Amino acid sequence: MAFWLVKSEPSSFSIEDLAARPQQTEAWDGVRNYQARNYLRDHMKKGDLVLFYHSNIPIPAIVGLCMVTREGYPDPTAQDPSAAHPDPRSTPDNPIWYQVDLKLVRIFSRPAALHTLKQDPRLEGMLLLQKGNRLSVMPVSAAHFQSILTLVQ
DNA sequence: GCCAACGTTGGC
DNA sequence: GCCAACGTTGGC
Repeated sequence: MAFWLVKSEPSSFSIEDLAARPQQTEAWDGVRNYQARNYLRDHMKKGDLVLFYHSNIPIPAIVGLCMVTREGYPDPTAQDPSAAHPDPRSTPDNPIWYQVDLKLVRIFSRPAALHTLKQDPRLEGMLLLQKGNRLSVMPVSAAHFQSILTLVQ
Protein backbone atom coordinates (compact mmCIF):
# COMPACT_ATOMS: atom_id res chain seq x y z
CA MET A 1 0.00 0.00 0.00
CA ALA A 2 1.17 3.50 -0.76
CA PHE A 3 0.47 6.85 0.84
CA TRP A 4 -0.33 10.17 -0.79
CA LEU A 5 -1.27 13.75 -0.11
CA VAL A 6 -3.68 15.91 -2.07
CA LYS A 7 -4.06 19.66 -1.75
CA SER A 8 -7.25 21.58 -2.08
CA GLU A 9 -8.28 25.14 -1.48
CA PRO A 10 -11.26 24.93 0.88
CA SER A 11 -12.90 27.78 -1.02
CA SER A 12 -13.20 25.47 -4.01
CA PHE A 13 -13.47 22.07 -2.30
CA SER A 14 -12.99 21.35 1.39
CA ILE A 15 -12.93 18.14 3.38
CA GLU A 16 -16.36 19.15 4.70
CA ASP A 17 -17.53 19.19 1.09
CA LEU A 18 -16.15 15.66 0.72
CA ALA A 19 -18.02 14.58 3.85
CA ALA A 20 -21.25 15.92 2.34
CA ARG A 21 -20.91 14.02 -0.95
CA PRO A 22 -22.92 10.86 -1.65
CA GLN A 23 -20.93 7.91 -0.27
CA GLN A 24 -18.55 10.62 1.00
CA THR A 25 -16.78 10.07 -2.30
CA GLU A 26 -15.56 12.52 -4.91
CA ALA A 27 -13.86 12.24 -8.29
CA TRP A 28 -10.57 14.07 -7.92
CA ASP A 29 -10.80 15.96 -11.20
CA GLY A 30 -9.30 19.12 -12.60
CA VAL A 31 -5.64 18.23 -12.09
CA ARG A 32 -3.68 19.77 -14.98
CA ASN A 33 -0.08 19.06 -14.11
CA TYR A 34 1.72 16.18 -15.78
CA GLN A 35 3.59 14.91 -12.77
CA ALA A 36 0.43 14.89 -10.67
CA ARG A 37 -1.41 13.30 -13.61
CA ASN A 38 1.10 10.47 -13.69
CA TYR A 39 0.52 9.73 -10.02
CA LEU A 40 -3.25 9.72 -10.58
CA ARG A 41 -3.09 7.62 -13.73
CA ASP A 42 -0.31 5.16 -12.98
CA HIS A 43 0.46 4.91 -9.31
CA MET A 44 -2.48 5.50 -7.00
CA LYS A 45 -4.05 2.16 -6.19
CA LYS A 46 -7.32 1.12 -4.65
CA GLY A 47 -6.96 1.14 -0.87
CA ASP A 48 -4.08 3.63 -0.83
CA LEU A 49 -4.46 6.21 1.94
CA VAL A 50 -4.49 9.89 1.08
CA LEU A 51 -3.90 12.81 3.40
CA PHE A 52 -6.16 15.76 2.65
CA TYR A 53 -4.47 19.17 2.85
CA HIS A 54 -6.12 22.57 2.91
CA SER A 55 -4.03 25.19 1.10
CA ASN A 56 -4.25 28.92 0.59
CA ILE A 57 -5.84 29.72 3.94
CA PRO A 58 -4.51 31.45 7.07
CA ILE A 59 -3.47 28.16 8.67
CA PRO A 60 -2.74 25.60 5.95
CA ALA A 61 -3.07 22.11 7.42
CA ILE A 62 -3.55 18.40 6.89
CA VAL A 63 -7.17 18.06 7.91
CA GLY A 64 -8.18 14.49 7.22
CA LEU A 65 -7.70 11.15 5.62
CA CYS A 66 -9.28 9.49 2.63
CA MET A 67 -8.85 6.39 0.55
CA VAL A 68 -8.57 5.63 -3.15
CA THR A 69 -11.74 3.75 -4.10
CA ARG A 70 -11.31 3.87 -7.87
CA GLU A 71 -8.02 3.92 -9.73
CA GLY A 72 -7.08 6.33 -12.50
CA TYR A 73 -9.60 6.93 -15.27
CA PRO A 74 -10.02 9.79 -17.76
CA ASP A 75 -11.10 13.13 -16.33
CA PRO A 76 -14.29 14.06 -18.18
CA THR A 77 -14.07 17.70 -17.11
CA ALA A 78 -11.19 18.15 -19.56
CA GLN A 79 -13.80 17.86 -22.31
CA ASP A 80 -16.33 20.10 -20.63
CA PRO A 81 -16.07 23.68 -21.93
CA SER A 82 -17.95 24.93 -18.89
CA ALA A 83 -15.59 23.24 -16.41
CA ALA A 84 -12.89 25.14 -14.58
CA HIS A 85 -10.00 23.73 -16.64
CA PRO A 86 -11.12 22.49 -20.05
CA ASP A 87 -8.41 21.19 -22.37
CA PRO A 88 -9.50 20.77 -25.99
CA ARG A 89 -6.49 18.55 -26.71
CA SER A 90 -7.97 15.85 -24.49
CA THR A 91 -10.45 13.60 -26.31
CA PRO A 92 -12.33 10.43 -25.31
CA ASP A 93 -10.06 8.42 -27.63
CA ASN A 94 -6.92 10.07 -26.37
CA PRO A 95 -7.43 11.43 -22.88
CA ILE A 96 -4.65 13.52 -21.41
CA TRP A 97 -5.94 14.10 -17.89
CA TYR A 98 -6.94 11.54 -15.29
CA GLN A 99 -8.71 11.37 -11.96
CA VAL A 100 -9.22 8.90 -9.13
CA ASP A 101 -12.13 8.56 -6.73
CA LEU A 102 -11.45 9.47 -3.12
CA LYS A 103 -13.62 8.41 -0.21
CA LEU A 104 -13.44 10.09 3.16
CA VAL A 105 -12.03 7.97 5.97
CA ARG A 106 -12.13 10.59 8.69
CA ILE A 107 -11.75 14.24 9.46
CA PHE A 108 -8.98 14.80 12.01
CA SER A 109 -10.16 16.29 15.29
CA ARG A 110 -6.71 17.81 15.60
CA PRO A 111 -5.50 18.94 12.15
CA ALA A 112 -1.75 19.11 11.58
CA ALA A 113 -0.89 22.69 10.67
CA LEU A 114 1.86 23.41 8.20
CA HIS A 115 3.91 25.28 10.79
CA THR A 116 3.67 22.23 13.09
CA LEU A 117 4.78 19.90 10.33
CA LYS A 118 7.78 22.13 9.64
CA GLN A 119 8.88 21.90 13.26
CA ASP A 120 8.79 18.11 13.39
CA PRO A 121 12.22 16.63 12.77
CA ARG A 122 10.64 13.31 11.79
CA LEU A 123 9.15 15.02 8.75
CA GLU A 124 12.41 16.32 7.40
CA GLY A 125 12.56 15.86 3.64
CA MET A 126 8.81 15.57 3.23
CA LEU A 127 7.84 16.69 -0.26
CA LEU A 128 5.09 18.97 1.02
CA LEU A 129 7.61 20.95 3.05
CA GLN A 130 10.05 21.56 0.25
CA LYS A 131 10.35 25.12 -0.87
CA GLY A 132 8.50 25.97 -4.02
CA ASN A 133 6.70 22.65 -4.23
CA ARG A 134 3.43 23.23 -6.04
CA LEU A 135 2.36 19.70 -6.77
CA SER A 136 -1.26 19.11 -5.84
CA VAL A 137 -0.88 15.31 -5.70
CA MET A 138 2.25 13.85 -4.16
CA PRO A 139 3.54 10.66 -2.59
CA VAL A 140 4.17 10.44 1.16
CA SER A 141 6.60 7.94 2.64
CA ALA A 142 5.28 5.34 5.08
CA ALA A 143 7.45 6.77 7.84
CA HIS A 144 6.21 10.31 7.27
CA PHE A 145 2.65 9.07 7.08
CA GLN A 146 2.95 7.29 10.42
CA SER A 147 4.51 10.34 12.04
CA ILE A 148 1.70 12.55 10.81
CA LEU A 149 -0.87 10.19 12.28
CA THR A 150 0.69 10.68 15.70
CA LEU A 151 0.15 14.44 15.36
CA VAL A 152 -3.54 14.32 14.59
CA GLN A 153 -4.75 12.09 17.40
C1' DG B 1 -2.24 41.76 -1.73
C1' DC B 2 2.59 40.60 -2.44
C1' DC B 3 5.82 37.92 -4.46
C1' DA B 4 8.97 33.76 -4.91
C1' DA B 5 8.99 29.61 -7.21
C1' DC B 6 7.68 26.91 -10.69
C1' DG B 7 5.54 24.95 -15.14
C1' DT B 8 4.19 26.04 -19.73
C1' DT B 9 4.27 28.43 -24.01
C1' DG B 10 6.11 30.04 -28.09
C1' DG B 11 9.47 32.81 -30.84
C1' DC B 12 13.74 32.18 -32.68
C1' DG C 1 16.82 23.28 -28.03
C1' DC C 2 17.17 27.68 -25.69
C1' DC C 3 15.12 30.94 -22.92
C1' DA C 4 12.15 35.06 -22.04
C1' DA C 5 7.56 35.95 -21.03
C1' DC C 6 3.66 34.69 -18.90
C1' DG C 7 0.24 32.44 -15.79
C1' DT C 8 -0.47 29.92 -11.58
C1' DT C 9 0.31 28.29 -6.95
C1' DG C 10 0.34 29.08 -2.34
C1' DG C 11 2.75 30.82 1.95
C1' DC C 12 2.97 34.85 4.28
